[in-house]
Amino acid sequence: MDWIFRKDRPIYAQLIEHLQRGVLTGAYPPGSAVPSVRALALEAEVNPNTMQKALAELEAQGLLRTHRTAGRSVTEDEEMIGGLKENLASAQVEAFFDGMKAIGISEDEAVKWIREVRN
Amino acid sequence: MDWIFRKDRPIYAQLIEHLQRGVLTGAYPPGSAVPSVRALALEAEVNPNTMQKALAELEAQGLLRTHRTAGRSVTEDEEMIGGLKENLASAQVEAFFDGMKAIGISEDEAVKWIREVRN
DNA sequence: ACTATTGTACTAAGCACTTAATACAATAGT
DNA sequence: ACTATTGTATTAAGTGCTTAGTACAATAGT
Repeated sequence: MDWIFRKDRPIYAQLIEHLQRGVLTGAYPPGSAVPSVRALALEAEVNPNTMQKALAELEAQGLLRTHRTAGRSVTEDEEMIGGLKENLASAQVEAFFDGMKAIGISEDEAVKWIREVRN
Repeated sequence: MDWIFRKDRPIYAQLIEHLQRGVLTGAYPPGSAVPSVRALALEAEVNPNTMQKALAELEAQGLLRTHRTAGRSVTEDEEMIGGLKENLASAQVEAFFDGMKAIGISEDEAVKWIREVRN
């Protein structure tokens, strides 16, 4: 993986998405080990605490598990992964419709926009 | 209108959306006058500068025009309003697809999600 | 038992942004 | 010409968040 960050958004948030995507797409398979905080921090050229914050968040979401001194691993609960994925997707959809409403576009029209952009 | 703000987001941003929606939906018709900075600030119970910032942004977008000491008015250029609306809508759509990709969902699947939520 | 490696907690510095206070500039309207 | 009202500029205070530095705690592995 290549760790590239934009300046306009917090690093830890981008770390979360980066790792999240890794898990949700299967790049980090269920049950597989995750490098240590310091190792990841070194790799991403980021302060260990920043990486720690990202990992803690992923853990709170249930994607990762910690084994104290034996490092972290991806959860083996594939249903959880799938479930979280659905939650996040659902949130995305709602945010989209809300955003469209904020500029005076109804749901019906919003759906048309989706289609238009795809074509 | 009722001015209600959440704490988790900057007030000026919410002001922008509020007013933006007013214009884009036609509540503030093209060419119509807009209350003064201070009047709006008083109405929304907000510091004048905060309102000023929001109005300045809307002006930068082209939605509003300023007449120096004769207050502001909504632009008469309806094409501009429509154009801006399209730009914002387009941005919303892109943000949606990007967000979905970030959690490992392709465009095809994203479209399915749109349909599912609607049903 | 030791030790290196793991995750974690605490603190502080830096930073950017939001909001507010205040003063200024210009002019419509009388 | 005057004056109240308009938008604007400048400055500062507050605030929260991000990041970093440092020290601590626990244990797997030898």
